[in-house]
Amino acid sequence: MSAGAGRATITDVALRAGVSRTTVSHAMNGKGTVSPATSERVRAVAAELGYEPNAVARGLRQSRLGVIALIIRPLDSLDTANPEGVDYFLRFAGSAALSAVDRGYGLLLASDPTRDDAPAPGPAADGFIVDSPVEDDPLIALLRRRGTPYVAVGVAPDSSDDTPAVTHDAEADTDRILAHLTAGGARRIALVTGTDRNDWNRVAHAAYVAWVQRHGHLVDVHALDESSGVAGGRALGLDLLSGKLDGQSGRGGRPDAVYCLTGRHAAGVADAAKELSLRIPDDVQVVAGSDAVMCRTSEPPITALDLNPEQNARTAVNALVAALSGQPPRWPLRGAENHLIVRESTSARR
Amino acid sequence: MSAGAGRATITDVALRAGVSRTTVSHAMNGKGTVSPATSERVRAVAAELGYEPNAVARGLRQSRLGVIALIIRPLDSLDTANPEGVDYFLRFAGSAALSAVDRGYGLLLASDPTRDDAPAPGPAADGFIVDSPVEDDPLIALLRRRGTPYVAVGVAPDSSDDTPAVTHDAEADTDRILAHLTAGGARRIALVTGTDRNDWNRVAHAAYVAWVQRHGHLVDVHALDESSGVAGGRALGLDLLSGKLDGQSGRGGRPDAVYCLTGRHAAGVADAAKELSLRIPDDVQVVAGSDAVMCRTSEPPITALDLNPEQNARTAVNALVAALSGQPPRWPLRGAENHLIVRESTSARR
DNA sequence: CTGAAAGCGCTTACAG
DNA sequence: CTGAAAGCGCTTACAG
Repeated sequence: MSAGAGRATITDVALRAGVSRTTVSHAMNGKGTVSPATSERVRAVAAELGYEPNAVARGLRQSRLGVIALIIRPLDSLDTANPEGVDYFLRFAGSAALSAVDRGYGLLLASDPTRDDAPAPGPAADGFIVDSPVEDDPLIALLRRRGTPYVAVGVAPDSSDDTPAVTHDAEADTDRILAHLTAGGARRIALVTGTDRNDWNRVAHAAYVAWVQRHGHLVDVHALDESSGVAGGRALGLDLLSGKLDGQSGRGGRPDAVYCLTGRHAAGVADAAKELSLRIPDDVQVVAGSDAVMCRTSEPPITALDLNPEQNARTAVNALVAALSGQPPRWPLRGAENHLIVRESTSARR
Repeated sequence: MSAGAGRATITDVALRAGVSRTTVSHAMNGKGTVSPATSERVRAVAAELGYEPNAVARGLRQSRLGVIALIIRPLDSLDTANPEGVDYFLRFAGSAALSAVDRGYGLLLASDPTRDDAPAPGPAADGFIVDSPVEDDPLIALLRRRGTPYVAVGVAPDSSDDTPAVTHDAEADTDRILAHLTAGGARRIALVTGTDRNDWNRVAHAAYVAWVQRHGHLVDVHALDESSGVAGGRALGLDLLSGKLDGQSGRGGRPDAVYCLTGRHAAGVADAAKELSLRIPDDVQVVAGSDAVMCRTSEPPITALDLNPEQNARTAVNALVAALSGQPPRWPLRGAENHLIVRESTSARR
């Protein structure tokens, strides 16, 4: 009989149906030419045995597993205890999973295969989506070297033209936010970036400096570890808003607006403001460069940029599937238009 | 030289290093006995060629892919347009992914492989987590038949004792919520369930009926398609709260509290109440059996049960990994203790 | 210490 | 219409 132990294999079916494995394969997949009678018998036996083709074996043979791997870079630098703060990640992953399933793929959430030097096999996947790659990302390098199809998400618009990526215009986003704060009366805006060496941090920083200098304001930038979260934002906020810290300009005083790239930092800064009895937004405006649940539940709710993870995930999956089918789109792809969700932590009317 | 086209294989390394593939395998994996000199040479060549073992081939050979598949049943009956409402799914998937990665696995989000009758290969995975299986779930049946390790999440406590599952006590949850509403003054509580034939809907329904009858209240149950979301909740709420609908008891009037199993239905019912100029919670209390972003952002915020998807996901992943290692825990496992997040939509003090 | 050989479960030219 | 054979890239007894 069949192997007894595990799942039925194609050999089990062939033996039981009295045909070759070739014929079973043909009958099951509708390939080649099999007489109707044989085909029906084979399928009946397969059903009886509960035969299901082994996806791994098929994957090895056809080099098509039906799997898209998703690597979320910021995850490597986030404490994972508080999912409230990893809003973006969850929304992106969820949407990507749904899109992938729609297109006949599964979505594999995996860790950075280049992280430890041990030559462990990378995740088994037909293609990769790398969200927010870091500068000179080793994984991207690996993928290019291997010739594995991939799509990067969140690369700045100044990256090379032919790179497979879904981009967004971090410069325009920064300008929009600074203009919004200024419209609300801000004259001294502090920027709190993360420390990851990704394009988001870099481009936002550069755009901020350019804008602030263009408008004759003070440059006041602080880099804060992404993983420090709300607590880190609060600690920095206490120093920043009590005037202890000077901007890079060397002049004292406190900012009347704080723009944090992450929602968790923004929530922490807002906490600090309240502890210092500063009114939001009257005394200090607070805005986040990426929306998170904490922004919505903070008191008052914090104005934030909606990065549209759902739409970007869909775009990335569809583009990757197209590339996998030999029909890559014209790179780079434009991501969703980010829009500012104006809440009570800023003064300007929407 | 190497294959030229794609990735370097073990054969490429063997050829270049002048040894057998066996020796390459041994050297790379630290198995067998290889002289230090040979080992070093092999590893050097491997590095030079950028060799990485093919995970699929290894998976086929060792029947260990390093992948855990996650099937979220409710996804099959949700419209996916509004991720605000699929909070639970995202939180569960995110946490499961992180736990899996911690344990050296990737997490594969896949669709129900038993959905279409075509004998497509199921997702390639070492084990499965099935969240909220439905009654007589065909996937569970398939997994049992195949002998594939799996863990079900969200099965009611009355399922057979040895079933691999992370359970939660939906009956106790229901009792707690009904007691909370009663403490807030409710005398006629309507229940809005989903229509999926899962244990959550079934057990909550049964527990509600038992509790209400025990306390001499009216039975007032409505089954509403999970996918109808907020709009469905609103439509039902308008009928329910305007007194158009009678409970199963046949008596008229309107409920003074509505317990919806899903957060989206609850948000819809709250909308309906406001449209009817009913005050929440004074005229009608609203509570959700599963927390969602919409519960937090609704006005007023809606009291809801926190189903602890993060912790349940961790528990499920750890149990599955243990089972995969041949050390299954004692089933069923007790899931997280759910607790009620009391917000302004109910009257009782927390 | 090293390697030839078998085999994991499939698919696919190719020959009959 | 059917099947024998090769091969996808690995690992693992086993023999030398």
